[in-house]
This record gives sequence, C-alpha cells and structure tokens, in this order.
Amino acid sequence: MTPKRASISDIAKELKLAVSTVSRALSGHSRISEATRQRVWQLAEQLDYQPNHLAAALRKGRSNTLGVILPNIDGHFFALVMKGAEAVANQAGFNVMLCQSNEDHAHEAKNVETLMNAQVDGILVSLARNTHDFQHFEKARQRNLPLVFFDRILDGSEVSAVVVDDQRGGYEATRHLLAQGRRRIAHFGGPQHLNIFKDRYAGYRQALEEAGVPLEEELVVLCHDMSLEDGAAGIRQLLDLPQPPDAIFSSGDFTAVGALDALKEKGLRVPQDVALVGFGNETFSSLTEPKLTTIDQRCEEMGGAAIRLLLEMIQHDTQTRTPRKIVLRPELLKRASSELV
Amino acid sequence: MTPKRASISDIAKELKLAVSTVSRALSGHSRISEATRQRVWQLAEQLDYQPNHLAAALRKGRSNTLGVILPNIDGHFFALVMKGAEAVANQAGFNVMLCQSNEDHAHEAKNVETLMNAQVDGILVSLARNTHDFQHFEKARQRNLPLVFFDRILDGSEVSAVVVDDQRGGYEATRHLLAQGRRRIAHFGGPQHLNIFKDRYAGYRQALEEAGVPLEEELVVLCHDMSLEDGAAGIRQLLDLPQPPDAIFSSGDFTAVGALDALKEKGLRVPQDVALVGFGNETFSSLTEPKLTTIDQRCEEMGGAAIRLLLEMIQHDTQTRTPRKIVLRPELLKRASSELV
DNA sequence: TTGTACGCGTTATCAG
DNA sequence: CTGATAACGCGTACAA
Repeated sequence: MTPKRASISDIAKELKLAVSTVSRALSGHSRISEATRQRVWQLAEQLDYQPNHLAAALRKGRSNTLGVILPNIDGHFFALVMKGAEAVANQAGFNVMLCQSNEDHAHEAKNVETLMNAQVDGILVSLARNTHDFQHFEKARQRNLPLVFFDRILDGSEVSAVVVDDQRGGYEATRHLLAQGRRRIAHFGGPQHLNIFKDRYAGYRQALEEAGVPLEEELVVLCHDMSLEDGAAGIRQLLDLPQPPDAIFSSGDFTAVGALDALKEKGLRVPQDVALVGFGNETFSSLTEPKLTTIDQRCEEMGGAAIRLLLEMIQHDTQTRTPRKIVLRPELLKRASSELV
Repeated sequence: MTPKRASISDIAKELKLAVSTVSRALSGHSRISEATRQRVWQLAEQLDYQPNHLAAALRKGRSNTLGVILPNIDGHFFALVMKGAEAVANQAGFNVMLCQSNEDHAHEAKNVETLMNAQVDGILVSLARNTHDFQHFEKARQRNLPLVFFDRILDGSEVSAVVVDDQRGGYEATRHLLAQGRRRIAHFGGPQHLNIFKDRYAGYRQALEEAGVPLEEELVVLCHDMSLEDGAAGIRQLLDLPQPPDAIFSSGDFTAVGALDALKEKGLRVPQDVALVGFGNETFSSLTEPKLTTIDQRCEEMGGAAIRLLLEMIQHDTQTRTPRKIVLRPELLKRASSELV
C-alpha cells in the first residue's frame, strides 16, 4: 500500500553507519568526515529521504509550527498580513497554522486550545471584535508560550505587539479634510475598547484641536460592527442634524462605503457636498464611484514584523520579561472621495 | 522555566498504574473498569493534562492535520471556502494548515513540499492560475497521500474534486441576459486550460445556441489574469467594433467591474446601453454603482464538501481507486447591472 | 570522527 | 481488566 518513506535508519543500514552519524551528517551539526557526509547526502537524495518533522519535534520539544488567529480572512487587510507572515515564517523554516475566530470571543478561545494541542511554538493573534479580556490566553501564558498580538489589542495591555500608528492615521485623515476647507467633519468610530478605534478617534480629535475647530459631540457616531449598514444608518443620523457635516472621517472602509451609497441615494454629491475618508484600504475602496480616500496600513510589513518578533521570542525564550511594541507608520491614500480635481 | 506539562506517565506514576492503562482510560479504547477510568480522568483534569498530539501522531503515523493550498485568500470566495473547510475539519478533530500559492505554479510546488514535511494526512488544493500540469503532485501521489481538488482543476483530469457547475452558471447568466432582450452578448473568458473558465464559456455558448443566436467570435475576449485592467481593456476592444455588444457575461467579477468603470468613463450607461453579469459574487460586487449581477458559488458548502471527501479518503484509504467528483449548483443573483427596474 | 544508548509521549501487542 | 514492553524517527550526551 503506502510505500514506506525512507527514514534515517534505512540509510544508516544501507551505508553500515550508525543512525547518529547519519543524523549528524544530514544536519551538518557535528564534525563529520567529508567522505561520509557525501555518501549520506547522496543516498538520501536517491531514496528521496524526507525528514520526519514530527519525530524531530517530539524529540526537541519544538514543532516549528506557528499558530495564527485572525478574526476573518475575507478582507484585504488580514489576507495581506497573512501573506507577509507566511513569507517570513517559511523562510525561517516554520509552518503556519491558521485559525479564524469569526469575530467571536468564544471561538477565539477554542482556537487557542486547538493551537496548543497542535503544539505550536508560538501564537500570533488579532483579537475578535467582541473580545474584552485575556483570560483565554492565560493557559498559554502559564506554559510560557510566546504570544504576539497585532493590529487589534486590548487597550492598555502589557503584551508584545505590532500595530500601526492609528492615531497618526486618524490625524492625517482629518488634517487632509481640513486642508480641503472642510470644517464640519464628522467621525464614524468603532468599539472603543479596541485600541485601533480609540486611537483613530484620538487622532481625529487631535487634528481638530490643532486647527482650532471645536469638537462637536453630535458629529461623532460610534458604530457597533463597522458594517455597511452601520455606515448607512450613521449618515442618516447625521443628515438629520440642523447643521449636517460637510465631511466624514470613518474608522473603516465598510462604513465609509455604506455612507457613500446612502449619500448617493439621497442625491448628495461626494465629495462636493460631503467629503469622505475611510480607513484600511480594502480592495473595494478603489472600486467605488468615486474612489475612496483611505489609509493604508502596511499589511504585509505588519505580518512580517509580527512573525519576526514572535520568532525572536521563541529563540530567546525571553517573552514575558519585556513586552515589546512595534509601531508602523500608516499612509494616507488621497483619492476622489475627498478631493476635487 | 517552562512549567513541564503533565504527561500520561506522570498521572500513571501518581496513580500507580501502568501508562498503557492510563492511555486506554483516557481514550476510552479498551474495556476499563469504571473505577480507574474515573480516577484517571479526575487526576488528568486536576493536572490540566493535555495530550501530546505530536507523540500520538508519530506513533500512529497520522498527524490529524490537513493541508490546504489556495491561490490567495483576499477574495470572498476562498475566504468563505476556508471557513467551511475549517468548520468541518475541526469538528472531525483535524487541524488545518493553510498555504497560499499566490497564483504561482512554482510556489504551489513548494507548498506541496512544505505540507508533506509537516506530515499532513491529506491535501486540499485549488490550482494556481498558471498551473498546467500535475507533476508537482506526483510525489504526494506516490506516497498515496489523499488529494482533493476544488474549484479550479485541470481540464479532463482524473482526480477527486468538488466543483460548482460552471457551465450551468454560464448558461443561466447568459439566459438571463437573453431574457432581458439582449442579443449581442459578449463574453469575457479566462485561461481555457482551467475547467472553470472553459465551462463558463461552454454555458454561454449553450444558451446562445438554444436561443438561436449565432456565436460571434469577435464578441469573445479571452483574458489572461482576470484583473480589473483586463476588463477595461476588453471593453475598449469591444466598443471599437462596428457593432458593439449590448451586454457582457464576464467569467469573473473583477473583469466585470473593470468594464463597468471603463463604460462609465466613456459615458455609457449600465444596464441601459450595456448590461453586465459577473461571476463569483465577490464582496465588492454589491458595492458598485450599479450593483453587479453575478453568480454565487456556494463557497462554504464547497469547502465543507471538499474536506468531507478528503476525510473519507483518509479513513477508507481508498483514494486512487475511484476519483469522485462532487458538483454543486451555482445561483444567479440578479442585481441592477443587468436589469432595468 | 564515529558508535552506543537513551529519551521524547503515545499507542499496539502480547501476556497475565 | 491491567501490566510490561516494543516501537514510531530523531537528537544528543557519553564513550570509544
């Protein structure tokens, strides 16, 4: 049936060598005569020898596998992050095991279990939207399993993480709108327990303050799940105001596009009547009419940096001592939804 | 440092039992007295015992891990497929290891190696766009490693696979356009060595034939990578014809949207001047103006079905004998790009 | 430079 | 019903 794969001992037998010798010859570890090394490699090639990583993992207590937990993978963002992460991990000889939490806290907890069962050497995670605490990571922490968070982390938590400078993103987006002469700038915010939304909001306020534009509470709409519908509902609420806004900085592209649709339905023009800036540079944001100005988050870099940090923790076994935070700089992509040509 | 995890022998020692007894008690395998079973489970709980899957895998020659190779994960389609796949796999006690081929044949070959190294029990794959042969799956086949393909397979190949009835999709899309009174219906096709594009094209021809509308070669545009640009270029080519089309059935949503953009730029109206139908139900297809009529492919079902098939092959160890093919029924989603309201 | 021996944690087999 | 033992494939002290 299944043709047995050649093992290290098969080639040892064939060559009348000890398995240990073969092992060393292959891994190039100890001092081995060039002659035998040649012989071993040659036969290995010939037998199409593939090392059994499971056995090695068992022996070394290391699986060379990394776990990644994402809320979802259907947006541009996480997909690209994953791409960057995979690239770095594979290059370092690590495999990646992906789990989706589907934006659900309970599912996320299950994922952690799953990955620990799979004996991963470390976990990279971006929190589900409804995750408010770290309790489900406690067992991992007790086992001293390296943990790195990215993008979405709990506000004020002491963990290693890679994030984009969301405040700066919000700041630049808002400044851009101010530079267009807008003064009644509204904001769509997300759940404030997540750093990303809190910081984007902070950047918005900072820009207003610097420009001497007072913050108007009525212009701030907090959304629950940052969906298209949230955006549509938000804009309706804003248009009902005695003095509606002339611009919106949205913490997400989906809500921005939802608003865009609703505005068009009402016969209002973008950007003439209301200018729009989103956040995230989703694929579709360059497909809308007009194309959406948004903030790019260096997705691939983020994934790569996060994995590098994780690998570093794994190799130095020094994770809990000093949580490190890496901050990337976002980039404003000016497009038609916010600028008259 | 790292607090040692409790192993099966720890609990054996504590309870003065043989490891084998404990093993059986935990896995509920053989006949074990209810008394000892209780004691074992209780202590296991107490010590927070977590089975070492690596060791089990080594012993059993089975990792309980499945590999999945996807061209990319930034579209709606593969993301949803993955979701369905994960759900089924996890329920069956299997983990999923994801690799992206980035639409590249060479990368795909590497992925196969990677997954075989990781000792996966089976591989699920959707081919990269520039993959024209199966040679890189040969080693896997020799090892008798269960292989299931989905969505994109090589035309005419004898492999187990789960696909959507693409011909039917193309057929229904085209019939829908015919029902709107369109007669000069163009087609954007993809690389014809991939079943999906070939079949969609076939469905298009079938519908035309049934309606007694002659197929015009000049209305068929074959695209290379199904990008937005391909769509824009395609529509330009079509508009240069002496008799331009009044509708387009595109084999992909991206090309359809590219065409949509280009049409709007030319000042042509959709659907009044040119009606448009895409394929794939990408997220953004409901965000365009007008919203794009398209074909939904039962993504989650597809992923689930594919994994079920793979598991079946793994359990019955009967993969090569009878390649099975599962065909799902696609669904036409009528939206504004093809219908006057 | 090479060989010997043992252990990683489980499970299958064979006795008892 | 339970115990002892070998084996999965590899890595590493220790000895030669």
